Amino acid sequence: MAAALLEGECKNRELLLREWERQQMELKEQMIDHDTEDWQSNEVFEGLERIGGVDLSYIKGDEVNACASLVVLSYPDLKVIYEECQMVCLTAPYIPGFLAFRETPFLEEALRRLQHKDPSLLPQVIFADGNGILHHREFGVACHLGVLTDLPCVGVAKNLLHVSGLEEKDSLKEKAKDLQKEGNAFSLIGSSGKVLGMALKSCEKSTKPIYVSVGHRISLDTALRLTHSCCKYRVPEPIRQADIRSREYIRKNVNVS
DNA sequence: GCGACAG
DNA sequence: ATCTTGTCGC
Repeated sequence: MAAALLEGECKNRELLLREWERQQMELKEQMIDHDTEDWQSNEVFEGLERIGGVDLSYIKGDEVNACASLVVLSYPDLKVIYEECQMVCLTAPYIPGFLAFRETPFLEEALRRLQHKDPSLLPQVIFADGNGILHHREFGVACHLGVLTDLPCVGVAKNLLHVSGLEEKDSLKEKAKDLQKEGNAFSLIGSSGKVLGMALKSCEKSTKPIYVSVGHRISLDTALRLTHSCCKYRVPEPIRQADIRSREYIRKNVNVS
């Protein structure tokens, strides 16, 4: 009896993952992996004025509540010109390869709220905390959010997601040691030989690289240059500010219980 | 078979 | 992701 229930649970989970994979492949048809905006083609991103950053912060041992944040920074100043934090109820667990199903709904909602409140503040490109095509099926959270909003989107992960076909972890660690100067980077190549992303030494101080990949409506080259130009510290400022603000929001509004 | 695995 | 202060170093 219990065994049958467990078996059923596993089967349901398996079916859910297959369904999620199907959705990823379907949305992927709309993904654009090259530059589509005028500001992307010039060396200093002339015409780019607003960059968005999104993030979710979690609560220790709370599987339901979290805080979703959206910030918009001016460019090239990188000053916060819009900020919103919103408590949300999580519906999906974290499963590597399916992060978008856990976070994207709330990020999309935040962008739609901004669109409604003040369209003139909508970002021209979004930085997402996680990967773009550096992903098992080449459709990570940055692609997912990009396609749903149809905004240019860059994926930046602080840790490497192990995708089959990628080089061994040790080999990549060796290459990371060779990154001498900020801006130095090396390609992350998938099994097909395709470049899925870049490991970037984002600022002079950092030892550990960040992993940049295409989300939507941007080329890898542009994504890398833009990411580098947004780094005062290791993590690009839009993501860093979203992270700081959502964590602070939780600290002030949840911990007081 | 076991371990690894964005947030 | 989160639990966590100080501390060693440029």
